[in-house]
Amino acid sequence: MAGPTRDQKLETLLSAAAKVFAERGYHETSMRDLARASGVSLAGVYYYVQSKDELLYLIQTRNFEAVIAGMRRALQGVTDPIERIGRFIDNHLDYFAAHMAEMKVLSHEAGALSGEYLQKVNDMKREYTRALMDVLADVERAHGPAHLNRRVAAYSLFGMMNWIYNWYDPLGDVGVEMLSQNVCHLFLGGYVGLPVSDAALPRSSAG
Amino acid sequence: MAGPTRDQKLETLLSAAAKVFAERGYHETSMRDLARASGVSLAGVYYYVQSKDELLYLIQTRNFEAVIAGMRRALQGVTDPIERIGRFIDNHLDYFAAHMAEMKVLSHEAGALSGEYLQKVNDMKREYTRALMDVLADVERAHGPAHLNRRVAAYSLFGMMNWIYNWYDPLGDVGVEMLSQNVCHLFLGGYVGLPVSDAALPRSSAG
DNA sequence: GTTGGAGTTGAACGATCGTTCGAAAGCGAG
DNA sequence: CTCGCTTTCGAACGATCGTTCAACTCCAAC
Repeated sequence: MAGPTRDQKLETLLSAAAKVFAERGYHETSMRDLARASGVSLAGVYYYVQSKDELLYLIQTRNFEAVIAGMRRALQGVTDPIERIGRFIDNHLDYFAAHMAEMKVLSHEAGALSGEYLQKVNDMKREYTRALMDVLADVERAHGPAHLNRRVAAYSLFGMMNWIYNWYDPLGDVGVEMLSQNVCHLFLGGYVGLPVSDAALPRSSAG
Repeated sequence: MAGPTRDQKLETLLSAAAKVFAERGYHETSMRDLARASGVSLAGVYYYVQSKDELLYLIQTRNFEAVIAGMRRALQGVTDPIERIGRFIDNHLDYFAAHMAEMKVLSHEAGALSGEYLQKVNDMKREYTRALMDVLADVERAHGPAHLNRRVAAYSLFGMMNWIYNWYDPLGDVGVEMLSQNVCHLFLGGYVGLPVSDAALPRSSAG
């Protein structure tokens, strides 16, 4: 029965920090709050992390990396553009709903970083946005040019999906599957001007 | 040539504060920053405002009141449910684009208030959300039940519209009219399963 | 039993925070 | 000029912030 490794303790710290950041906000949260929430002393936090900034940076990048990796996995081998969009949305909302605190910190605390940290996160953001725009381009190639500006459509979709930390409760009466299906319907119905049959919508075959 | 009245100076202070809050964030901004940005001394700020909290509260309520008032004006006399939605979206985005800093503070700094201030703002939020939900109910009465959860649809629309402070530049190549039309298309096409003719979309007849 | 590194801590550092207050400055009315 | 009221300010308050550091405990290795 070996005790928790260093990485595991860091993970625990990040998890606790994400929860507090999500509740009180990054700048409103003190390192003393984090120490209390994670069960170590104030100085102890600095054994696992170099600074408060790095703490936020680690939360953002680790989860963003997971979202991007899941997206690649979900899109792999899928050729139908409509279904690719569905998978993209599905992956995003599934991960968001399963990691509400972390994703709220990623979405809401975007401007709290600076310097190299900010640059790295912005690079990931650019990559992820590019991926969605590429899928949208695929759709237009297959179904003819949309009567919507592609960039507006992309950021509108991100708006729908990233805004949910303001209202959505994964444990409420709206399940994640319903949420995802609704967002798919809403976006696809508006972007490709056709009513989308329910059968065309993917449901997470790969958990 | 009477000097600026007290209310005008308060308005100037609120405007400067909104700009700084939007750039640096509420908690990241110090009262000394605000004093510098608005051209008065640190103590001078407190002649116009009781606290930093009240400053944020005033920015949020004054602009939210303007949005709600504009919405009532835009919906007045309009009976077609589809056009009512268009007017709702139009009003929201027009005001947002014209007051980016203030609306970013309203959207992004929602959790920074507490106590009575928070309650008042939340009341307005509930009122505004209810107004949208009512319009959506009208649409369903006229066009049959949507295949979307009404609450999900409403918050998705709010997500699209309120997320724009993360990417939209009113002076860029996407004009406010185009933005508003695109969001209308996107939402209406997805909510009522029909392609929406461009003619059905309202363009701010009442400036 | 002794050594040495990993893990943890209490106490303190200087800096900055929101807010207060007494005094001074500006200024129309008498 | 002088009074009274509004407006402005420098200076300071206590509190809290992120961070540091020397000292301590713990435990496997020798």
